[in-house]
Amino acid sequence: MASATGQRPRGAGRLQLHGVALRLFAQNGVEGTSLQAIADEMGVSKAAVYYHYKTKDELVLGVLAPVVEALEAMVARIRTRRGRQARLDELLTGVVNLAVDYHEQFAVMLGDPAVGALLTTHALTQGWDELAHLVVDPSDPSTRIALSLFGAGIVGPLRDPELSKLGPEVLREQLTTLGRRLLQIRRRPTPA
Amino acid sequence: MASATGQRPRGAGRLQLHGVALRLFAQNGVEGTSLQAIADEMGVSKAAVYYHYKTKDELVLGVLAPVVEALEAMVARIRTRRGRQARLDELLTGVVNLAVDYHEQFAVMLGDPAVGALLTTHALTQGWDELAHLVVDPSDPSTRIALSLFGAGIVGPLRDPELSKLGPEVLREQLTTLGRRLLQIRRRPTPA
DNA sequence: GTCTATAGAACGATAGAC
DNA sequence: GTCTATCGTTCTATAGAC
Repeated sequence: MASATGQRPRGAGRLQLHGVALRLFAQNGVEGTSLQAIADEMGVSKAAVYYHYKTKDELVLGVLAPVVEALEAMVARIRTRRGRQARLDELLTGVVNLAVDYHEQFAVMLGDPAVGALLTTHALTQGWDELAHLVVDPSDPSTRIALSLFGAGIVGPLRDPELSKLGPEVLREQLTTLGRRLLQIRRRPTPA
Repeated sequence: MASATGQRPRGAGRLQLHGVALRLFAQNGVEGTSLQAIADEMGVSKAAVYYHYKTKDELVLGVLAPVVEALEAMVARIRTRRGRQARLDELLTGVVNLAVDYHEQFAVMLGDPAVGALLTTHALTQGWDELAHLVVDPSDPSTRIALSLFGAGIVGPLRDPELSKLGPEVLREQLTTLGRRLLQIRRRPTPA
């Protein structure tokens, strides 16, 4: 694990690569997944994987790029909101939608220690603490704890195979309800 | 990663070993922590570590043994309770206490994919699904989702350095409150 | 875009001296 | 209980042919 410039791949087989790599990363962790294992799963050689990405770090960032971009877009959307309650509501629905739509990427990004080390230089990591202070009252540890609990816990039900069988619509609704209950948000504010 | 018989170490330096290994496991993951790194951190050689444990797998299980035993004791305690509500309440307070008292072990055990692979043979893993059906109504996905969310999320605030500064008593109380809110438990039932 | 072959480093684990 | 030295394997990554 060294540097990572975020260069994007050029081929079309990159979609299959992203899919296979993401599945293995989510299952065995980033450090527990060798490029050899990815290549074997794809039925190609290790060198073929290196054609798409120069290093393993860049592969990881490439796989996670969609959710990172979506997360940045969400943060930007929150900044346009005025008032903590409106921001908190936007954060809640945004996180739920992201977690449901990208639940494997989400789990790898939040849960894998190797990814944390990779993203320390990334702008997103610095913006996270700032976001927390933007959304909840710093002198209110209770809400901060609730938010932290929700953010870390949301991947739990999505990982459970029996629960994820309920489908994205049900999970979206249930997680939103649980989030509102946890953060004590009564209703959605008037949009924009 | 192969077999693991759970042999306990014989020395006194094992406490320091457990401490150092646990800290590195929590920080960089199990697969991201080499025995060389542990040895360096302790100021000894790699072979000195192998004196305490024959394999890395056994070291991991040795480090996690206290929380695994505490978890098994908690499960046994839940079985003695009658009625879902009483069991759910026992589970809530038990998990909160375990997570606060063993928060690093808890995070490693639940979050690290390598540990999951190690514990598949363990009796605890099989008992978990049974426990879920014992505590919540199988036809009530909402509570199951809430429980899964809480179990996965509880390590979030405990990992946050700014939140863990609040101290174990505050965290215990806050997490219990949030758990009751999430699971909609009104009050503690009469004990035993 | 994929292959074979391989370099170079790090890993888990062992042997044997002290 | 700790050391040095080493074995065999696996890993990331590269070179060069097709």
